[in-house]
Amino acid sequence: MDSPETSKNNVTTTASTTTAATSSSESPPVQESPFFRFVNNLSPIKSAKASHLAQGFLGLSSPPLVFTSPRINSQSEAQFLKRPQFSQSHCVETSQGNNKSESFIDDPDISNKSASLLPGNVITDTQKDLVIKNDENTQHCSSSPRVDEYLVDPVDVDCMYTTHSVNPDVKQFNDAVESSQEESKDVDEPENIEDEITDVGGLSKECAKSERQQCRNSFSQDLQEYEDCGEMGPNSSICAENMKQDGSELMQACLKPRGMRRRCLQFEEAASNAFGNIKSSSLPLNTPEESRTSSRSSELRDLIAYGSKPSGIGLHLNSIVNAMPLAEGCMQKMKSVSSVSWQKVENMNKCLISSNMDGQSSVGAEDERREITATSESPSTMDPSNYLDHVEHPADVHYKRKLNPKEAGNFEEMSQSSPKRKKKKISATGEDDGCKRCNCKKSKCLKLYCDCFAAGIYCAETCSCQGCYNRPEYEDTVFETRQQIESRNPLAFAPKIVQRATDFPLNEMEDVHLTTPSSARHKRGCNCKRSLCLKKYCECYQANVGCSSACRCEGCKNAYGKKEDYIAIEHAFSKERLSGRVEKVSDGTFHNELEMVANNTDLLRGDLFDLHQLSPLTPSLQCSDQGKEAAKSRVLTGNYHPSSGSDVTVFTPHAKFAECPENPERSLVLQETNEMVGTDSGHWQLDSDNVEIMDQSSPRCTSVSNAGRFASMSNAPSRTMDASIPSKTREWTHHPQAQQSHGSSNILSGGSLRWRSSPITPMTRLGEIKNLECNESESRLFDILEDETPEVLKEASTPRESVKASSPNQKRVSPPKSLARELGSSSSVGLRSGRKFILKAVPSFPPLTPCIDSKGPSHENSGASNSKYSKQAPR
DNA sequence: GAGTTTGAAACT
DNA sequence: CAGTTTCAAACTC
Repeated sequence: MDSPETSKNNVTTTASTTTAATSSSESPPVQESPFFRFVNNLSPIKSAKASHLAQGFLGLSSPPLVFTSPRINSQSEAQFLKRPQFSQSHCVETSQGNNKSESFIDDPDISNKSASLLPGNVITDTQKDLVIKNDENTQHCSSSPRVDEYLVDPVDVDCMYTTHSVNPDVKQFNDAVESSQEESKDVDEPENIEDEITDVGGLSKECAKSERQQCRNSFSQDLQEYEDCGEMGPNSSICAENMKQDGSELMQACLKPRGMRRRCLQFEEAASNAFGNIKSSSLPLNTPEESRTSSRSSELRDLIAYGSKPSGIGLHLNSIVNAMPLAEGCMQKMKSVSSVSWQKVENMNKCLISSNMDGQSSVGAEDERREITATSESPSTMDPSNYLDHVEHPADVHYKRKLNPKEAGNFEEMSQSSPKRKKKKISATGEDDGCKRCNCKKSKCLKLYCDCFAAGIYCAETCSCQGCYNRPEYEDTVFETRQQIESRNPLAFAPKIVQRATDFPLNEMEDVHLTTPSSARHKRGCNCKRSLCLKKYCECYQANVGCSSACRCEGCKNAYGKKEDYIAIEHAFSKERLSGRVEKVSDGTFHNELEMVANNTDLLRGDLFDLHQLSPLTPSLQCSDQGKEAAKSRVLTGNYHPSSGSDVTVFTPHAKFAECPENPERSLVLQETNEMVGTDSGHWQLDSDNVEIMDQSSPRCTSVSNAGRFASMSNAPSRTMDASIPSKTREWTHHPQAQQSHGSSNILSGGSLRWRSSPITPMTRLGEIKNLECNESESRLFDILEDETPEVLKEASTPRESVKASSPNQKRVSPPKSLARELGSSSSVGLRSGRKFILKAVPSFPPLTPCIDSKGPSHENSGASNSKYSKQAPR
């Protein structure tokens, strides 16, 4: 901190002088750096920004320092974790060191502020600079209307998150351009700024496109990754430029620090991202920085491992519900994703996380698709325009929010005062592209009343909440609150909709009734009395799932499945199962039974894929029947098309989860991460939970599931997660890791395979999925059972399966092994049965990628839901 | 946009 | 565990 001040002084004194000179004085190397050259070459617009940047720099040492010290990252990372949402605004400016000096003079106060804001961590000059810049940016924004400027479209914010992953560069450029133009005005005219911003943004966009594209081309995928981590981070811009020229560690460092995404209550994501980035970057920064990171970083990790995830990802209805519609998009995404690196996947996940709430960002979904595909191919391909549109400036929001917590009231006022932004893209439904918005007034967004909070995400600018504490600034408060709520109800943040193992084999389903309720069900069920489960008042209906026996609704007419029908089907199905070996299995979870059935029916082998494929479809089908979503889901499923097409449609309910909502990408991604992992992980969780914790109903499950999700998300990430994941997650990770790795591999696997595998995967665990993919032959199952599951899983799995993950209360009925033996074609089968069971559950197409993943949450939930099932399931 | 309805969440 | 209150979304006008 000290250094920054000094630097500020220097800067201020030298402000008149060229930045280069100042920088040189402080850090000669910087001047020489290619970065400066690049900056110099930049368009005139830069200058304006530069001035702007200068403000940011005021406190900071010369920009060149930044280049010099890679360490910055560490701190930035730490901050990062805590404050996912930094504004990206001034980053560009900072990158343009030349101009900066000039601007510094403008706001010495700001610099001071920024300095004050800086975390207590001691930072090298360069680091300080970076950090300070970031902070300054944020502060500036908060203090001034600038934030608005950066906010192109509140709605887009979500998209931006997604987009960020793809091309942060664009944002940066845009921001820079905008900032340059607007800088002079920003402070004085906050209100006007917004309007201007939009206009300016458009202009700047056009102007900057060429440059952006160029820059883009230069940027490596790494940048993208970084972007993912820090959508906002002003650093991002800097980093981007730096990356271009130097591609040096600095870039990486800068990138890392980027703030977490706005909404990442699920710190996991942010953390995962950060970690993932670190890995990907392979920069040395990672470990040391992490170690350095303040207690907060550790806290964040804890959060990540712990509660954040559980609550976060796909658990919530929001994500689930929304995810449904865009199955197609998800599919495509999945495909694209397959090609895309895991990092991209993570990005998507991040996006999803943010979008979980809504899952509706249809536009965003498409954009994301494009982005993904484009990114997979090459970042350069991306259209800057898209970026611009999507790119948000979370920083803006955060800036505002970064204001003192005490200022929450003000904060509220601000948020309210600027309804324009929020309203700009807010849909009538209150959902942005993909992200939900809340309108909390009394809960401070710290209760489950708040959709954002319930979804494990931070409130966004688009939210109309008052006195919101669900913001990165109040991370601690949020975390504490979450813990409290979880202490009351460990599953409070668990996905409300669980994909119960109930996925009935198609055959059986057919036998019973096409109307069979999808496997996906609301964990707690609804309690509707007047809405007849035909309105969104009904959580089941809202989630596009049918009512189940868990529901206490009156006069249920849920279009997605009536409670009565569900019960009837369930009953019939259970009978069939019971007739078979299933009874022996007493383990009990519905899943097990189903699996058992499947095994008996030979579905697993011959039709295994089909089943898997179908299974995912099946859930959606119901929906499809009644709703649009179902249709979409079908589309997705169509790819897989299991043996029985018709049936598929029937069963689809899961698809909803797995499927992407309108914003499939985000939601999907999230879901994928969650669910992919989740579905798999969900089962995993169950297994893992059972393994590690038989008892737990507790939060651990959620955390575990989450962790699993992450791991599954990406191969590399999985590793990162392991390392990065806090203790809690780690516990669970042990088992999952292998799985995770598998899962990731699956995801990465070729698109075609993926799809297939994906369907399988859902059923099976990630590892299993791999096997399946590798071995398409019937033997796959066996292989999977044996090969896939890590020993731990195998052992654990059998018992686990017996135990219902979701239901803490539930106890092991019997060891699965015995059952498996009985079942079986072979003893292996017995084990398999458990696994097989998993396979069934998998139905969602986890491999497919994000979309499929959506199911994951259901799976996770499944644990909880399982309990219900167990109750319901006749045995 | 304001007011009402609805049901989940929180509280007792 | 049940009843009541609080809350915010969904819905209606």
